[in-house]
Amino acid sequence: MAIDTATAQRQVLDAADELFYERGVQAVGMDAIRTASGVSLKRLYQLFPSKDALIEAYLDRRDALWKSMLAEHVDAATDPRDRILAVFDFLHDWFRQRDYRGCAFINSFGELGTVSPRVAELALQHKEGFRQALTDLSKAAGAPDPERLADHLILLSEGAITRSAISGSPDPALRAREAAVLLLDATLPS
Amino acid sequence: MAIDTATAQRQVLDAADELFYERGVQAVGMDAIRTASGVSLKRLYQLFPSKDALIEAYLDRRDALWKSMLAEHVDAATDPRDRILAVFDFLHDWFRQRDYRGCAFINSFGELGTVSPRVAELALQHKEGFRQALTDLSKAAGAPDPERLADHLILLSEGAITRSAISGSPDPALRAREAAVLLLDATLPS
DNA sequence: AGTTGGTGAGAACGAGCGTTCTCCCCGATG
DNA sequence: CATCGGGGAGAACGCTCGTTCTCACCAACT
Repeated sequence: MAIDTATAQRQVLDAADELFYERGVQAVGMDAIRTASGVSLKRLYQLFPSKDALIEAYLDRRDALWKSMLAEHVDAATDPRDRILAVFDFLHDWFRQRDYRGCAFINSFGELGTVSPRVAELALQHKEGFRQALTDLSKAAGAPDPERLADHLILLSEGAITRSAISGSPDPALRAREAAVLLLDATLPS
Repeated sequence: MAIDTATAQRQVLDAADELFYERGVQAVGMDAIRTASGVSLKRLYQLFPSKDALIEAYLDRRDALWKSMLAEHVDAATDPRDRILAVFDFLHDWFRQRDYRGCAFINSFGELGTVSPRVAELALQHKEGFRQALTDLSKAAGAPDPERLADHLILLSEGAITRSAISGSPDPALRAREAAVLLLDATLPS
């Protein structure tokens, strides 16, 4: 019955991801994670020495997964302009997931941002990573001021992320894509 | 020493606003509100029969205050286009407040959205009110499709709200205003 | 003056939290 | 076969929470 360390870790992270994301980090107790993962409390605490450590691991994994999903969508396009618009197609796919509940980093930041500097830092890093990706795409598309275009695109994306969460509809991704087209037309050299 | 009902209610709501907004609703206990407001627990519970009721009153007051601050900024301009851009000036003023911590509705939704339908509903209503205001402004500016323009402007606004919270800088309001200018140029009839 | 009713201060209660500890079983080692 | 160490189940601990209760007190009415 002894489960090997790697699979135990994966089971715990799977459970943490599902529960933390759905109900928020504070509302989920370690006991719920133990039940959902099937890993005993003792083992859980020797894999992750505290709940804070588990939250950090949860956010780390979300960050990596999110980035790889984004890259997958972007890399399916070759035209630089299409690669930018692929960001919004990715968002639309994401929003349509049955259990979509907004951005885990924004949600965690709202819960713990003032009390946990680590969570605040992780949220900032995650968003800076996104900003960097958008800046690279804008540069490749020949934008005269790539950072500025990236900032504009970020605003549309983040806005769509929270609006979709609250309204429960994936449509904001489509509206954001329309607005992005207008911005690209106004910004990129023809 | 007996405090009159209206002022007791105001003191409780003042304390709730400050504490809920700064630390999140779940992290603040009724005891902290009692201490900060100086109103005894007994009185507190006869003013608001439960913490949920207090949270609802907190969100209601935030909604009213937010709307009136927005209206104040918008009504300072007369040109329809300027009235739209005044929205982003309002955001910039808001973000510069020392204790700015994002949108109370987004934060509360992130904490309680899945477990409290009432909070989810209030968040949706708050955002719909904003959407309606932007639709009216877009209509007054002669937009060919006011609802679509309103959606685009909302995305910029919400994006700025969360980005400013996480980055700790008010600058996203300026970036959002720039993008709004580009969108207006592309959308409004000259 | 005596009674009543509501108030403030805070103790009490039951539940849930993060974390640790106990106890029992099991497979590996000599 | 005897021993030992690590793992599972879950009880236990100390704390905090939302909510209620106790009790002493004070103002107003008869």
